[in-house]
Amino acid sequence: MPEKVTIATVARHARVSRQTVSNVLNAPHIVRQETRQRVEDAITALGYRANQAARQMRTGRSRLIAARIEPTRDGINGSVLDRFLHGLTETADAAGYRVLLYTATDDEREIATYDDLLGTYELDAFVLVGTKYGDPRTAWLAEREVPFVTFGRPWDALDAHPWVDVDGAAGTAAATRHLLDAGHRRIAFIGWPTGSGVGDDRRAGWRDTLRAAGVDPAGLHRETEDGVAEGERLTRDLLAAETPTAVLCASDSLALGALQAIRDLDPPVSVIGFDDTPVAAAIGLTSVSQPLAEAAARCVDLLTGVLDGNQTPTPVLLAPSLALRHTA
Amino acid sequence: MPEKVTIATVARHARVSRQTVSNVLNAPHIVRQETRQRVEDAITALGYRANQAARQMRTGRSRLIAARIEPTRDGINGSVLDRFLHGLTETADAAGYRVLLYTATDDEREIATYDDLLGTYELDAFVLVGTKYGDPRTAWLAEREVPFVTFGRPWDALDAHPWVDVDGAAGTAAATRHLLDAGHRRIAFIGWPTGSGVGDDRRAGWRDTLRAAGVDPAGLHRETEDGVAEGERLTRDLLAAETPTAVLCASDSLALGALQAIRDLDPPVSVIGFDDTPVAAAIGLTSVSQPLAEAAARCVDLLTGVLDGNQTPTPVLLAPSLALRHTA
DNA sequence: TATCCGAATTGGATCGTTCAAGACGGCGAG
DNA sequence: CTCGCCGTCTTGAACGATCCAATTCGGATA
Repeated sequence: MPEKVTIATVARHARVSRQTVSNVLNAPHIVRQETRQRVEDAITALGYRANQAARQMRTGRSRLIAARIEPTRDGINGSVLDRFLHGLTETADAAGYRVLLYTATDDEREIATYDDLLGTYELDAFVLVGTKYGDPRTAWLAEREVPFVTFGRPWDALDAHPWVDVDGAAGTAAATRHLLDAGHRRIAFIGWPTGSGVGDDRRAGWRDTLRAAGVDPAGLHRETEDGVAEGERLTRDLLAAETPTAVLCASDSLALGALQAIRDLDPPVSVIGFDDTPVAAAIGLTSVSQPLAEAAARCVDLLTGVLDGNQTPTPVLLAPSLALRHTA
Repeated sequence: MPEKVTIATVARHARVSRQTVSNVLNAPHIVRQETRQRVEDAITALGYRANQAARQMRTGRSRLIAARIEPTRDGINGSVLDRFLHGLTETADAAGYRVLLYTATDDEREIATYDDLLGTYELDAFVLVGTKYGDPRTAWLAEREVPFVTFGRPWDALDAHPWVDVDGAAGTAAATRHLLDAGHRRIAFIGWPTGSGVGDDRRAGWRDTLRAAGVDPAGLHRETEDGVAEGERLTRDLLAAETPTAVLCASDSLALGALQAIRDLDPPVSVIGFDDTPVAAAIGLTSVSQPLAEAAARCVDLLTGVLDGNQTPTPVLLAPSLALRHTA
């Protein structure tokens, strides 16, 4: 049974005091080069690792950040969260942080979970995915001065807290331009009901780009809750009323429905989705792709900025790209 | 600024010693009813929560379990992990544990991560998703007597360690019976190359069921790496050589390819996939569905069995179900 | 040679909890 | 009446790290 290696073991082995070992770890510059080397050798020789619990008790910092894993609503869009979480775990790891998962069924329970996590584990920060108008969660966290970042901008006030987001309007704009370049004029849009920040943003990119190209978008859009069946229904509706030659959708779910509706049409109708989910890749659907790994990385950057330094972090807006496949 | 509430604060408030408060939390039966009530009232009145770091330092237990989040290989199958992780987080939470994420690109790095996590965070247990013949990870963990459970049985020796798995053979058998009942006789199977435990298991369920029904499976199967394109290629190959009336696949990816291949055929060819991914749900693909939430729950059960009690846990094999949609 | 200075190092206290051992009062048995 | 035991509660120590104040040491200066 190998005895547990503590900071005292290292100190004895390197013939210095505990404090010197601690300094090598936390403030290397104040230790003489030669001494530091001896300590570092001892650390590797013994395989010493600082006990996080003991460190946390003294410093009050856990090097733990929490992220929510959702109940896989749609599932198609669940993969966005999945990829984001993977990126988050990877980048956080590189920065010396670990990701702790939690779930909650509603805002109230989520806030109770924050309270619990902060009380028992002394979490350093939270990463929230998705925000809405008047989000009670961000208000709660901000009030208690708990560090957090959101993936998704705060739609109420852009300077409310640090955030990272993907420019949805730029994504739909790029998709619309791509269709315009291919000769399309009657480009329809299927999105979500007005009032969701994300949905309105994506619609705006399409609308503004059409207008800039001299095309009147009036009548060429429909709104609905997300879902494959809804996408199919509204596409049939659009086809009958407006004869579009291309359909741009606010999500891959909607686009999948659109594909069912335009199947076997001649001449073919182009379809573009949003999120570049595995489904899109699998069936060859052109889709707007979010740089999720980078978004996660920037979230970690912002958090470490708040936690380690004391700089005021500036929001990050990332540009999506268009994953071209054979539906457009 | 509300002062930090520690066990001493509670003790003072309830006019007992620290240890008595600790006993109320950890061994309520040795505290007199009246005293216990007074302490519990103080706890709720003050909003006390035990500091996990301090507790961990004394007991050596962190109430943290680690799970790996993978780099979303296929993406389609990534959603299986996603749903499993959600279930794990939820059940672990109910049992008083939290889930910590980690990633690793290969077995060696994964083992290094175990070492790191155990050294710095003193993790209580690991949950591994997927195992293979001669898995070095399980060997490493077992050697050091680190508690762990795998989702996926150990293909070398079934009693090597606690595990939870879904009976893949039962799933493909049910799918095959469903097709037989519908009048099909020439039921083909597209699976993975021999040698993977999971793949061989799923193939066996199909083969044995056909034989039991008096159908010779010879020639009716193909093997390939996973992927939509491969599924399409092999289905075309099968259609040309063997004229099957139904195709059963080892994954939804393969089934998606099969659907592309059989499109527009008359009479239609039935297709069934495996995993019941969101893609299957979205496009109406009949698929074998794994009870992921339950699998996660049973993993937590096994772990708490090992951690809290000292019972020897027995492996769990769960039955999948068939999600009937319109492709079969 | 004595004094001083700052860099480097040391020992002790501390974070919040649980463990080990002991104190206290009441009760039944000898 | 005294002893020992049991149930109940209290006290001091320990977990492993960091913070703080004090001390050592080498070298430069007076």
